[in-house]
Amino acid sequence: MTVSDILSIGELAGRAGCLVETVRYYERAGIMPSPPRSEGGHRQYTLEHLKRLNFVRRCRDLGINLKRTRGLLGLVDEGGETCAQVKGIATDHLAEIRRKLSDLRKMERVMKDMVATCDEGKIPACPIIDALYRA
Amino acid sequence: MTVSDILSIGELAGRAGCLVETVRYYERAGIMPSPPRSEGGHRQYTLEHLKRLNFVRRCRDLGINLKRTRGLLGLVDEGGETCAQVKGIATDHLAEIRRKLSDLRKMERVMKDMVATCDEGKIPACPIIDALYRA
DNA sequence: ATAATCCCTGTACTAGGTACAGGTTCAATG
DNA sequence: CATTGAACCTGTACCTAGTACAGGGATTAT
Repeated sequence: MTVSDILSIGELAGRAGCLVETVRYYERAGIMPSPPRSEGGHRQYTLEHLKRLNFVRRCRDLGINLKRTRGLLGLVDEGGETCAQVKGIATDHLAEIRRKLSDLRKMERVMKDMVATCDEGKIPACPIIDALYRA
Repeated sequence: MTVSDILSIGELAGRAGCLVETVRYYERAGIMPSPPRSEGGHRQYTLEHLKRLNFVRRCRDLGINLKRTRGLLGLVDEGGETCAQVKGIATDHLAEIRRKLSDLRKMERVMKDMVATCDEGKIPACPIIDALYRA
């Protein structure tokens, strides 16, 4: 950033806490727009781009995948009264989170039991291996 | 399986509940051994292979990645009194599961709040987009 | 003997990036 | 104004854990 609010890709990435390569990847993936270029071909971003990139990263932190994020951005881009649609996407995502939570809780129980059963090699057969290796 | 207990790759995969391609992938990935071949070049498996494949699949179901599974198999292959090591790997994995659980619980809370705040388009600005799109 | 099914290798593809190589441009210093 | 070093460019390969072909050979059942 020299004079106005033009950001280089490095500054943009730095402010959003990701790598430069990731920003270029998002552009290829159609999730960030192709920004205008300088005479020499360098990408020129604005604070609007930063907002969008932050949005993408925040979605990512919440485990929303790129396809779904693209869906949300599509709604943002169009503007208008699509709040119900946004809520729909968020609700779907919440259901997915809950499915994953339930799976992980089951796994936790199994692993916990296995670890508890194992008494560290005083018996020849390892109960963990045993539990998993049954034909 | 014709006469003895030789299994074709299709039978092996079928019994373990995975695809033939996945078995070949495990071989390339060094997690399943290269079995003997028939004169015509077809892979010939035994029930020992099936046990191992089931082990790999069960690890997978528990979210243990291939690298860690390879680690466990290494201990199995060597045999001996490595129960403490197995317990170590399992304990590490349990810690990882718990980290993921905690992250997911946080996400659940955020998504739940967002969905609850959204009242389906009666106000112009969508609170979900808003929550994520702040610069 | 022949047809249907299975198996073989090799390659390309998926998601969500990361990591270069080899070359150009920008900004700051002398 | 020239130079230097950092940052940028494109293009490609790599990662995990598989999946999905294509084109051709093997096996099995009838």
